[in-house]
Amino acid sequence: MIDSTSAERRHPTILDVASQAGVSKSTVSNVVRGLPGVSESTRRRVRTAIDELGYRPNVLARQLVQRRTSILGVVVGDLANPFFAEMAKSVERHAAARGYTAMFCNTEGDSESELAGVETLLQHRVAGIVFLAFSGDPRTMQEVLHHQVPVVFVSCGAEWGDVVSVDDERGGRIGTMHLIDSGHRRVAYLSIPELEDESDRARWEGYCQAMKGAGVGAPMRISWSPPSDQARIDGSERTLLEVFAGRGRVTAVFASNDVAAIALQEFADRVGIRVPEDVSIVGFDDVPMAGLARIALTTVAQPRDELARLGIADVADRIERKVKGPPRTTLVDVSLVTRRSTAPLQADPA
Amino acid sequence: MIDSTSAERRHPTILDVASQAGVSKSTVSNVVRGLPGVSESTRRRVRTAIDELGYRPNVLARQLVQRRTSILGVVVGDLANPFFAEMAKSVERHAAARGYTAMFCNTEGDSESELAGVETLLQHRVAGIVFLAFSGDPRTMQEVLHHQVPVVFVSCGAEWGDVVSVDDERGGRIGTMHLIDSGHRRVAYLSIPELEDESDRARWEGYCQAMKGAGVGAPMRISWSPPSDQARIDGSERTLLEVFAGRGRVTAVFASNDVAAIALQEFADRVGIRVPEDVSIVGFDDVPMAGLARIALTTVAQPRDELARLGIADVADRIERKVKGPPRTTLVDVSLVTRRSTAPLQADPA
DNA sequence: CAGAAAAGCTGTAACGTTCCAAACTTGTGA
DNA sequence: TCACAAGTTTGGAACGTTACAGCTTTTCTG
Repeated sequence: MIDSTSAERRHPTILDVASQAGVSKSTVSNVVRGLPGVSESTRRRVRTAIDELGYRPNVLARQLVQRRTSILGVVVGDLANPFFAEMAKSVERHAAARGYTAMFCNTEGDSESELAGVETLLQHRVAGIVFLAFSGDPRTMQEVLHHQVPVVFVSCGAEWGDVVSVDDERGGRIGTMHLIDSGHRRVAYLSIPELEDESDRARWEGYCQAMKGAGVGAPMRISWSPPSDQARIDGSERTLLEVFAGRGRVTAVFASNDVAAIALQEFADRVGIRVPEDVSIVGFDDVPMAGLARIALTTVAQPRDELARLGIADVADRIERKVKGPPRTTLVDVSLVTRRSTAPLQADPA
Repeated sequence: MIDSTSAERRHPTILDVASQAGVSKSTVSNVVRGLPGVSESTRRRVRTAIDELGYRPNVLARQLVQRRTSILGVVVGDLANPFFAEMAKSVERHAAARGYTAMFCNTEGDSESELAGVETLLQHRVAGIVFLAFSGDPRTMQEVLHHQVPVVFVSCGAEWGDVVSVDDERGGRIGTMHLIDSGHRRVAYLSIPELEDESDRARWEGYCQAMKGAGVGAPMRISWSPPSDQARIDGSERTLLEVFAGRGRVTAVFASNDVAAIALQEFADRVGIRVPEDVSIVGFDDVPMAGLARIALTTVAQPRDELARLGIADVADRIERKVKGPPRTTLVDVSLVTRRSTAPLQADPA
């Protein structure tokens, strides 16, 4: 099937097409790019030559001479996390719709990977960078600013670039308020260390406001890396157990993302703590899984596709110079989706 | 923060570094690439010039002259599907470890998107392509073969490229056998139309073999696109209801992937069919979600990271000419993970 | 029908690298 | 002191495009 006789055959170039069609390479270039000012007959001749030779323009050469690519760098915290996976998919789709190709790099929440990834993106001269997660590392900022590449932070924040995000603070507030309104007083905040960023900070802020505003107990923060292997209860889980089953136990948790919330629910299931009877859980993101009847997680929903669309639009506008000036912030609305992981406080905890 | 006075400043090139360091561009190039034959003093001088100017090599130019990139194209069926998300993450990591950058394109199981995506990848002159899903469209084959770009199909099959996969047929067999051994006779096969490919076909084949070998009922195939909005029961679901609740109802299902299996479980939960009492379900992939206590899906596990590693190794070896010759197939082992979604047949169905 | 304007086409100079043969340095042994 | 080798350094030619000024040819205008 593979033509091994011409195994070393090279890609036809614009020059091959030109000589085949009997025109200059400039004309071929004009035809390929669909520019006006080429007669219909020439256009046809070039087109057939292109088909006959199987010519395909070399984007590299084009981008070299134009000094800009049509690649968007996308920095993702964890591609396997359902929230990021959904975002990545939307981002890819919207980017393609506007003529850009996405180049992802996965950071695992690690500054070093992030830096290396951004470095790679910059070496590829990406036209812009979309951060779906950002560690806050100033070295990354340094790199990006020095290269003057348009940047947008989608659902994660930084002061030195455009931001498209939900109002995380409000999200934190309404999620927490839902619990307080249900009678809960001991409400903890849960986050995953790897995913703590500016968004997380704002959600914590909203949580604190709600707690303070309602005059209930002091804010309490839990940082927990859910084990990927759910086999055994380790040290960190012993602490968790104390939090939910010990004296003055917490009766509700506001998690800064659904993955943390679901991991906590899983932990509760395993150790025999009932949700929502013993503990109510609110998540953040509304990942598809949260809607399953068996998970039924109450959560603060982010309009993912809208975020992706706006983020791409923003960075594309910057790239295409349709927008100039200082960093802009675009906020979109969050909404609370109530499901069965939350319930009114049953009995007054000790 | 952004230095607007020099907003139009261009990236320093190798020539800028050369003149700053007082050497020729060739020498700078040699230093950058870490080639031997440059004296230590010159090397140092060039290094400081690089740092002072913030020089970063232009990968585009390098790749143009070398006539090869270090980008791997990755064709994904659905980035939001947990199986693909996990695979994408692993693929990205292993690619990075071998010095390649991944460029993803999402096909949604649609031939046209796939073709367009592959076209984009080829225009970017990717060094190789990793298919994590393949529609089987011959036009895609045509394109890729004509470009003579190394190709590997990971966990999806085609005869015209290297394949790294689990033994899907065996997977289909052991998954189905588990149900038959539990006493089930009416076992259906479930798949999602968008994800039907060569792997799916092999799993179906394994399912059929198991059914035939055990001399139980005729194979039965269900193709179902789970609705993304789980609000209401539509026409296709009425049919499903008949299958699981009607006369001669099916008591067990082997799903060709976990997403389908979990969607079916969700459907069962909603309409009041009990799992596993009324219907046993076996999935395929062992996505992380399947291990949650609330989902507890019995499934045929694929060693995802191993598949990704071998796939990248394979395509890299082809690119680097360490391996030549006709397409190779590498198979890795599957294993059955039994959880609570399957149980012995309760009562003999009518 | 001359002259001007429009339309169609082309040649040359970039873009920022790598590759490679040739040209410099030094050092060494006769 | 010279030939030769080894170690450094260099200039020029690619790579495959686009941008653009300029050159033809055709079409219009009065």
